[in-house]
Amino acid sequence: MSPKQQRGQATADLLLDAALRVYAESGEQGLTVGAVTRASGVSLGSLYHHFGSIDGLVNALLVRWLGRLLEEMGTAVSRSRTARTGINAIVRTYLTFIREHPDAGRLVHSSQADRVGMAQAKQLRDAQEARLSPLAAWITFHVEKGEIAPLPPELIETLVLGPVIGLARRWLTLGDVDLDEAARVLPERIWRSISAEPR
Amino acid sequence: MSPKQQRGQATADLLLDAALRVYAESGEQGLTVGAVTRASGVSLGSLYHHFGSIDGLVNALLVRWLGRLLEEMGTAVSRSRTARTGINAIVRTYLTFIREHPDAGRLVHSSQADRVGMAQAKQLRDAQEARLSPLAAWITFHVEKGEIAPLPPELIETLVLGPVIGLARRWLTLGDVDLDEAARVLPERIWRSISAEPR
DNA sequence: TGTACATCAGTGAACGCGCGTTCACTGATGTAC
DNA sequence: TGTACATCAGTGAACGCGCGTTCACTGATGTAC
Repeated sequence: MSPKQQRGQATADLLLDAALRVYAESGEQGLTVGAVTRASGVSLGSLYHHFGSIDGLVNALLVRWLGRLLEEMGTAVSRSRTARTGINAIVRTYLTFIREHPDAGRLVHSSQADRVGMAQAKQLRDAQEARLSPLAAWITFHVEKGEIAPLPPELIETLVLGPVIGLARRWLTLGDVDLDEAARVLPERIWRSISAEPR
Repeated sequence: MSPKQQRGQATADLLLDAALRVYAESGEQGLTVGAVTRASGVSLGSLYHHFGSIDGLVNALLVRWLGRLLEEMGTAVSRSRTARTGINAIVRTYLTFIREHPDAGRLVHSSQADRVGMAQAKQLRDAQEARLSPLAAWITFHVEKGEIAPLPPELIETLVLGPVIGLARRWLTLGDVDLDEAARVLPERIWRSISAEPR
């Protein structure tokens, strides 16, 4: 399904970019074939040639941006030596990404993401496996090293990403939070919640 | 718009209950006027008589369940004396609610919630004000008491609810977490993240 | 280098379906005197 | 208590619109010899 010619790739990109624009302007309700073809200038047939269906297009859009986010977080975490600085990197990278790509952030946090994620969970997970595992491996490593408390990995993941995602969603929808202050304060607070250090 | 007769209230309830059932079975995509009237046995005209539109019905459904959740959390927190036990109550109440009403949980966490929440944020906030304020007031109270760290209330809210919501979403969609273990472990870990106590 | 062919990319008219909503109407319930 | 009237509740046929998808076709690009 992925284009075999440069020309095809360019058209697919036009469609994906237009789809994000439409989503940003009209929400998930407005994300229709008509709106995307109008916004992209690409013909209806080309959309179907490249993505097979509107769900295929949305899915591809989601994979693209989720991939970029996870990739950035992976590289950020790989540069950190201690668990503590790793948490710092994760939080700041996530918040920076959301600030720079608010529309994509809304998309990734949206309903659409859950729907597609559930329907094609396996396929999506496989596609992201290579980018997800660095994070999971990083957690396990520092648990074994004794820096992070010996809790189930899912709980650690939730304790780290839960507040970050919650804050991002709030900033994206309500905008009543200060991202800079959050980036300064949150890492330390999150670190306290997963640290192996007794109190 | 709310029914003036018992008969009307009963019909409205039939529609709301059916809507949740339809949502549970077919997702937000399947939540159409046809599906709801079929599932409820109520006529199309009655749906419009009571809710004005399909969005009106979904909005009412959301307000109902969001209200119940916030109400339970409000009473739970009002029974606690220390900030620490309050956090414990919040976490356990939320997770118990999700376990007992998974379909409503999915709805409240869903896209629909965000969409309606954004579109009618003001109206919804006003409707929930009476139930939201106990929580906010409780936080402010314990910050001033010196138990909770002096952070912006939004950040504290995020640190507390972020992990809980994240865990709930994960249990609801993937089911690969142990709710009992989470209820045992999370409160203590969350408490560490917001406690005023130095390390 | 040139030609023939296969594959990939792009087009837009046409279709049918299911959606949300309207509306004129009947029936039930409550209220005034 | 009885009657007249107003309001509330319930009904379902009908409508039109916009949606996703199909399809027969043309044009562009790559490849084999």
